[in-house]
Amino acid sequence: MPRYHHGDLRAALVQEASAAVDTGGPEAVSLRDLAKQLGVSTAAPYRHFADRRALLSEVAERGFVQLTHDYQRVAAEHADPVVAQRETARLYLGLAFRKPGLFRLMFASDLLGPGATPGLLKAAGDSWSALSASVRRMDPEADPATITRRTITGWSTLHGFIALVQGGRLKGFMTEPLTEAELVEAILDKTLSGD
Amino acid sequence: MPRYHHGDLRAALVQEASAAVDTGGPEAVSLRDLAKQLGVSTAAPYRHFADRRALLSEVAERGFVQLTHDYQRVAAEHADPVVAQRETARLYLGLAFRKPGLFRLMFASDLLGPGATPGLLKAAGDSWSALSASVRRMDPEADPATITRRTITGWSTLHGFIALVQGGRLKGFMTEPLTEAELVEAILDKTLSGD
DNA sequence: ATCCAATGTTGACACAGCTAACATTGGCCC
DNA sequence: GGGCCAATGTTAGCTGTGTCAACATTGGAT
Repeated sequence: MPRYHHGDLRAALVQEASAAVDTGGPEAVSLRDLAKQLGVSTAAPYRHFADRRALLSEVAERGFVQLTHDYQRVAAEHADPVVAQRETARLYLGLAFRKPGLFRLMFASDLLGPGATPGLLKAAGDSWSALSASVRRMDPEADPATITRRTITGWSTLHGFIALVQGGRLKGFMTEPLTEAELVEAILDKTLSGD
Repeated sequence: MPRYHHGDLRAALVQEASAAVDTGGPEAVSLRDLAKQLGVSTAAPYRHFADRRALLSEVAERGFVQLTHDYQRVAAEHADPVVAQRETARLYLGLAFRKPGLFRLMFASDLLGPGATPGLLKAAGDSWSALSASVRRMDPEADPATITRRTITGWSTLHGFIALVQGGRLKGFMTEPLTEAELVEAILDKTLSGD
């Protein structure tokens, strides 16, 4: 008994798009496909999202909100700032390896570029703030520029490793005599080390 | 007096594609567009490249060949291994900031994934070898796994910084009191530091 | 009960990658 | 020199995708 009105097409679109991103990354999201899956016409999604980009932005935004939440949970769970920081880094790695599609959407798309959604900008900013707070906690007396610098350099190491792995640039290296686990620990060490 | 045969369509396609990549990144390359620009039918490019991916692979391959060449030039120009290494890192940054489109094609596309061109794989591998050699030069006695580990962690820092900048994730931070130049030096320090 | 704003549909346009079938041509071989 | 063939180019068309304008339906506020 198909109804004319879907009920909550908006939420359904976000959910399906999210699933598609998890499966095949941002490229795998086709508005026409989603519409077909949800038994709705190809133009229906445009009643809820200005364009494809807007839908993907919402998916990415949710990812950032979740990430921020997880950052804060980890911070609360660990009294030692250094341990907390290392776990925060592990969390980031976990997101990247467990949900590579979502990770790519969040960090390797042009969604944050010109024309970015306000909501996405805020969510990404909040995520940055939580990360930065974790770094500050290790040295509460440091001035803001130092905290920013340390956050960026550390984050760069972590993020670069992920980017290289996911770009297939490290194929053949993550094996004996250099195991993946060793490499991850080395990356964590460098992420947390120095300035 | 338009001739039926172009003369060297293959080379012309690579050249135009290269220009398009420099201007607007990989997404800006449309086979139909290139064909139109070169005054040739839309199907003509398929006589020289199996598909769009193959053309882009050739452009990327040339980028890697050039990069490897530049790595070797830098190595030859500097007697001090540490100085050479820092200049090598600067070279990588220079490529990323001077030719962001080409950089994205080389390092942030799926060209290296399944179905990669043999030529591209070789060129990318050679590039890695040159980078790795630069790292080894700083400590010739170190065992291979250590060299690989150091190359990966250092490269990760450098690469991640670029990825974050180009992803627009660092907007608003590269300004007073933390200037871009300071940040770059900090990244170079971390890239070259430790294990 | 009525009306309207929200929501959905139909039909279309533009553009992109790609392919099959056909056309032209330059260079090799006799 | 003349003929043949493989390389190279063209035409026409398919599929898939984002997007939009015009029209249809409906649920809920008045």
